Amino acid sequence: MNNNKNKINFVSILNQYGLSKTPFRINLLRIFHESKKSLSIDEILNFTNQSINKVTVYRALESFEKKGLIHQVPDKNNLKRYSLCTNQCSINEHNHKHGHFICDNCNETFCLDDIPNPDFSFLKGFYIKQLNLTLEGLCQKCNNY
Amino acid sequence: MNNNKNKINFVSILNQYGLSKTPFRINLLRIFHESKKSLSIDEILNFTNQSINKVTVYRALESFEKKGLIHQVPDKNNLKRYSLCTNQCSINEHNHKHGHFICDNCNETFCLDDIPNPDFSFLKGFYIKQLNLTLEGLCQKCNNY
DNA sequence: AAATAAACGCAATTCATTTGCGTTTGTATT
DNA sequence: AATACAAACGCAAATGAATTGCGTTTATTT
Repeated sequence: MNNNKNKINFVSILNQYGLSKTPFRINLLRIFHESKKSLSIDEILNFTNQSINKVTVYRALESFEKKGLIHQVPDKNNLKRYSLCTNQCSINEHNHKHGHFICDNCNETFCLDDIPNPDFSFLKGFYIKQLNLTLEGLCQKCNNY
Repeated sequence: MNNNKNKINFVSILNQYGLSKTPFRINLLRIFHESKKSLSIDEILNFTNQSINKVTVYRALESFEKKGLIHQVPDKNNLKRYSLCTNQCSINEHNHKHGHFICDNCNETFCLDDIPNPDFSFLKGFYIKQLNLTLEGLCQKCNNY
């Protein structure tokens, strides 16, 4: 396939965002890029083969978020859960029209990249910074069996 | 005004939903109807003049939710937060095309009752049970000052 | 290579939520 | 209206995610 095209230089991304390049943080960014979905702390710990402290994960996520590399998304069980920022988000402002589908059965989360933009013109006077859309139900796999 | 029209019989509502009619639970239902917005546990405790234990609030909310009278909504700080159900929700199935606007500044949550339904026909094979849409930004009040 | 700042691990703390249990109150039945 | 049973309640304790403090290690800057 197009392996060349998919090679992402995680170190340079961390550089761009002014984040330090420790082994774990490089790995964390890779995990986000490879999983293509939102991640909870425990999911991250499962994806890494490094022996890493939970507190370190919390702090890494916090600094990634502050620099605009990831953003928090709602989680069904009120856990911390993050997604890669798709658009250019800055330290000062996150800007998302983000969608996720969560399967009630297998708990898998699917990113909906191109959700049709609903019309919110009726919200006069409101300033909309971020849109989070979460669908719940059954994914293709769990719906068919 | 139309005070007669607005008189709601909270006791009979609790009856309909098979919930017991203790002084606090009647009051809790009144608070939801009067506030017209989502409520956290602490907000509920502030609204009641009864001396009521926090655990009691948790358990009342739990049973209200199970019977389909209220539903949980996302909260910015990952606290438990509930709204009255608008549609007919049953014990077995909550059915919401629900929208909420959370203000980044004052943390107020606004229920968006009639959001235009986006087209998710591109999700072939997925069964959509619930749609949760959360907008973040600035509410009218905080946007104007 | 040395100096400084940031990241890390560990232990302890905080805080929302849950659970256990004895007591009180609401509900159904006679 | 009195009794019997189930549900709600209050209190104390337990749980579990997230946060904080601090000494040590690693990355960054000079």
